[in-house]
Amino acid sequence: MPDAHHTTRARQRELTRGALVREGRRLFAAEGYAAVGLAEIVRAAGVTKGALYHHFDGKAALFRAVLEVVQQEVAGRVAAAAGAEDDPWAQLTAGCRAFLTAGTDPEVQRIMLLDGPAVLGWNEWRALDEAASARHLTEALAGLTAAGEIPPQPVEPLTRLLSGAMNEAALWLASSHGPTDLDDTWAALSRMLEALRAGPPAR
Amino acid sequence: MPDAHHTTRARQRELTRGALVREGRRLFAAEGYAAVGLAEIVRAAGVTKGALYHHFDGKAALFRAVLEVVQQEVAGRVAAAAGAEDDPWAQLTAGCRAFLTAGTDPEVQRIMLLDGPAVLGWNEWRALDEAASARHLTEALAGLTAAGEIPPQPVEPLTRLLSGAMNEAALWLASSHGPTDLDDTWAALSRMLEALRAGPPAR
DNA sequence: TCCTTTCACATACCGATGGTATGTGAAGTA
DNA sequence: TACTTCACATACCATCGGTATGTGAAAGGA
Repeated sequence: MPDAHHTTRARQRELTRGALVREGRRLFAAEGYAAVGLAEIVRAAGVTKGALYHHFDGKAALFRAVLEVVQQEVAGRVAAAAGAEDDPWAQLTAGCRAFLTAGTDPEVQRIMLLDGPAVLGWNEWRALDEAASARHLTEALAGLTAAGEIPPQPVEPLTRLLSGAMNEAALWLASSHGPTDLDDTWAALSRMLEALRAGPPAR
Repeated sequence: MPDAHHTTRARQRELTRGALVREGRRLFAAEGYAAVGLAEIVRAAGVTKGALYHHFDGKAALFRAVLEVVQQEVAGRVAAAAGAEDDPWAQLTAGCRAFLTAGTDPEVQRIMLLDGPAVLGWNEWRALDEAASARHLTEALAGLTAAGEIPPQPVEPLTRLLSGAMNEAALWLASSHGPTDLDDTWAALSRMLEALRAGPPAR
């Protein structure tokens, strides 16, 4: 029997792996993927490189594990914000707003938005993103089109456009010091979303 | 007198630098920034590492020079498409469409959209982007708001949202094989742009 | 209980890479 | 011609990601 977690070995294993992911996340976020070495990570975690290569296939694999944690956290915040609403449309807007604010966190930025695509490649990054938060966006949009609140159209391009817009906006917000920048950005994004609901304007 | 370009030395200098940028671009685009070594670049260019470090401060500086070339090319295509139109609104849409198609080029993708922000940092990447193509977008939006075609609002957030949407859409298009994906994406983006012109819908 | 196996690491080591310090010969200059 | 400058080439180094192997404690069976 695996006896997961209750044996001495399983407990220690989880502890070591957790420390590696935790310190890896801290250092990757602080200095960036390329700037931090494995020696620094294992020293901070109190282990050696042998432990790291026992748990992960390499530096990129550790980063991938870190990215998964970060994305799950962001997805949790988005889902919580959306879950607090009843109306499907309100759920979409609340989720987008939560994502926008979550993206302003420097840790999220560096790991999820900057290094993520470059280190893992865009396809793998997108697969993780899809599994975490982008899935909610797709489902929300699909539900709204099915309900007739959004004119029928492929949801995939819409998801990518909105996701990219929010990612870039979050990165910009981090390096802009205007007090109204967040509000202005949200106002513009909100107008984009409203335009979806209203459908294409009569010409 | 500098005698720029007409002396033997200046001519040779330009040749060497050009070869480094050209081969660097080819290799960076093909394998990605991290995967290609300086030895490979200088061998392809027919010089040595001494030449590279004579012209550039390091690997990142060479990449920066490559990125500038790529961004100028994209900006040229966007400006050409926009310049073919007379109406300011048609210029905006034509420019956006040109940018979207330009972004599907694998070379542009890898260098400008994937490695660019991660290698140089988002702030420096954005400064280059602003100097090249994003400036046109900002000016077009500013002109349209001044002309009353777009409701008055800060143009900076709008620029970032649209720029991010197009960047992400271009990356997605590269790895999607649906024949109508490009058309669908452009249709969705076009609706977003139209929504700007129409202004916020009555609620 | 004793022996064996497995596992979760630690230790030692290697090739490759970005970067630097220095040498060199031709092009420019007085 | 003598001297200086420049555009590289050569030689070298520290560090990094990755690997191969060793090791001692925990798990499992008799």
